[in-house]
Amino acid sequence: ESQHWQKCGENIRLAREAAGISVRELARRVNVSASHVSQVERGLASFSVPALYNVVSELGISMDSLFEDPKSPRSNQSFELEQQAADGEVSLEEAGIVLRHADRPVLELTKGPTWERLTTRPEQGSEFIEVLYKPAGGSSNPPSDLVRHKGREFGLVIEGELSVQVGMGFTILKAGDSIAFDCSLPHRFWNATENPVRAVWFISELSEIGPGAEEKEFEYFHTY
Amino acid sequence: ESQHWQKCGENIRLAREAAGISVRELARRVNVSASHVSQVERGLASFSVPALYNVVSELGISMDSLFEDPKSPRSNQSFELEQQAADGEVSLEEAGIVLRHADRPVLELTKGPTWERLTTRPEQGSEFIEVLYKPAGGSSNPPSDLVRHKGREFGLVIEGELSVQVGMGFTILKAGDSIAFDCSLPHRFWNATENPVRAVWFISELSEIGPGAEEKEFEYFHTY
DNA sequence: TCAAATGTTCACTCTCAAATAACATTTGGG
DNA sequence: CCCAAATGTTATTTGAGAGTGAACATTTGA
Repeated sequence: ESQHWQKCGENIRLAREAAGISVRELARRVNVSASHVSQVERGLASFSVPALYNVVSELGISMDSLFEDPKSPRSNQSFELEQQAADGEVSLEEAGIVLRHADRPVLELTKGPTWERLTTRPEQGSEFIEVLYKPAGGSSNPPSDLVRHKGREFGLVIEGELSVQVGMGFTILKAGDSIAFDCSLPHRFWNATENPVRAVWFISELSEIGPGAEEKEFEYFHTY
Repeated sequence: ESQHWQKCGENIRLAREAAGISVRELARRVNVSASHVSQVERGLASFSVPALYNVVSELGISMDSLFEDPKSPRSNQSFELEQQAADGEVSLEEAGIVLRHADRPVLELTKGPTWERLTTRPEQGSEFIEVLYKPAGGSSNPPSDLVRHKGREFGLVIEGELSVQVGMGFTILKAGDSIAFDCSLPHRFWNATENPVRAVWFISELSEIGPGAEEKEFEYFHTY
């Protein structure tokens, strides 16, 4: 078991320094001792849940961001690009901005649809994918399990007819029809026809209003 | 100060029940005692940070979701829908979930591309749209102004060839090619060909790390 | 050159996360 | 029907670790 949560301290330090405040100042705001903040940031101790909540509120970051890998792919992109830009021309492919059709990372499942990621790297807090629902081929049954997760989901059918069940509702989406719903609603999609179905999906971890402008993980995404 | 984190327990219970597992089962998976889970869910105790991390991992939910108000505006969509469901069938169109091709709200500009919103209502914090770039018809010049705003932008070209400039980079996207970049990079898109170009876009309001989590609107969207 | 602010270390306290065991109810067979 | 297994809950106890306070070494700036 890798203890992700141990990286909390590191992330807190980064966030605090980004906020430009001292250990003591943060300690004062969160109502703990400076020494404790220091120890937590160095991984020698941990905050309690209430304290942690105060910290993220004070620093204006999300809970989940604390558990992310500090050296995440996210923060370097703009930097990286502007670096290159100084030198002159930039390849948008190399910069990880453009992804060619042929280069898509594919997640092929023996049973069920095929996912093709539309971004060069995994995006934190969101998934932009194209899904290919193979023809039913006899068994036109919906998958047995409704899924239910967090966030908000947006879809557009590009080709074919997609069977949809969201909550108690059922319908069939034809090419050009789109759909948007809260992922907390139980939902499932399948292809009941003899033709392939293609759809574009965007699954967004949406940020609430309030202090925590959050970014969340989609690790559970592959468990769909 | 309202101690939001006290609602953790309530949310955990909801999530656990949604997952359809027992107190003891969750306890086993998270490696704590059943009684403790019970206490936490009833607000009589709290999980430690590591335990909490295991819980959210196991339940497939986000850290932040634990601190949300259980009776939040977000969750009532499902409620609303399930209410209707009790009466029988639900129209996904009426529920504002499905949008038919013919019903798309269109923003037509005399000059420039046509926007078609893919959601029945405006989404807060995000835009899901299909853009139709008309053939150049002689003047194949890029629009004079690069735009620059906040958030992150995802695109997929469905048909035609779209000219793209992002930062210092330029390229042409063909059908199936996708793009993702931080909106803070100056960017512009246009159709330099004699054929129409169609693309799907998702513009997401994503939160930065750091204190600058200012509240951001999408009023500037129409100024694209 | 001194005072104030920075991050850090160490020894100590005591809360509170968590375990264990027993309890009351419900469920589902046989 | 009755018993066995699973459900959630309560009471008591314990030990780890969250948090403190004072002293430390460095840097800053006036």
